[in-house]
Amino acid sequence: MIGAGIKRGTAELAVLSILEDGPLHGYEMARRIEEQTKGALRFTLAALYPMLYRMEQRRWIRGSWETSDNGRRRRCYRLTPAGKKKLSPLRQEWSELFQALRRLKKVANA
Amino acid sequence: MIGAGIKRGTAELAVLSILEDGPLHGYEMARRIEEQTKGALRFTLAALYPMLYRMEQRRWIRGSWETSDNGRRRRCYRLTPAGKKKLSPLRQEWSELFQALRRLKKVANA
DNA sequence: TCTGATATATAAGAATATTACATGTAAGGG
DNA sequence: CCCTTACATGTAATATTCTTATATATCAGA
Repeated sequence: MIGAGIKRGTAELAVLSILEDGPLHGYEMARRIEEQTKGALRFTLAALYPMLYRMEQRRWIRGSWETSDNGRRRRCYRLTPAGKKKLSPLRQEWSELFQALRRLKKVANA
Repeated sequence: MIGAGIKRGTAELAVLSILEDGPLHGYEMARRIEEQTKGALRFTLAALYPMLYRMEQRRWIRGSWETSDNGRRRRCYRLTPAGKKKLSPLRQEWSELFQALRRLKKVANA
């Protein structure tokens, strides 16, 4: 698994990305992110839930209580229009960061 | 410039990378990293210095006071063998993280 | 002598992460 | 029926890290 220090800041992008696929509740988000990144990205639920509240306060996502088929209550989050709008510039930033780090490496190896 | 939340955790890799080129003091590190990443990565010095102490405590880098030609004292940091050893797995981790995030995006866009 | 660049550092507060704690339901096996 | 595993959400305490502001001091040039 990827170390703790590294994945700082990646969680928000991961959550927004996974929600682009459709509404999801926290537990399932974590499961899918772990699955789709082949275990590379895995956050503890204790880190996830507070993060979801923060993102909800910023109006990037919106949560609503739902009852699943098996009668379990769970909080289902969906992307808001604001969150959707946030997604491409956020990806752009990440992409720039990757390039920047690659440049550093290149120079160091030259 | 890249947003604050994003660059979390990137600083250590950047510092180690830049020190691979040779010993440097903090101020110059910041300048070069900013230059070589074309302004994408830029950290405030107030964030840099405490980070250098942390990395020194972990024995990844070692600092020593030097006096430059113009008589100014400055703290010159160099990679330790341990820091050098840390560098490739750290890059590996980053690379995995990038791929993981790309996978998420791919799935979301599919 | 004043300003801007160089150079390092700390303090206070905000944001975030980790670990541990706390609760409860459902499904399946023994 | 009981136990365990998976599902599902949360809080509290603590630790770490980041930002903003402040402080110090030298040097070069106007």
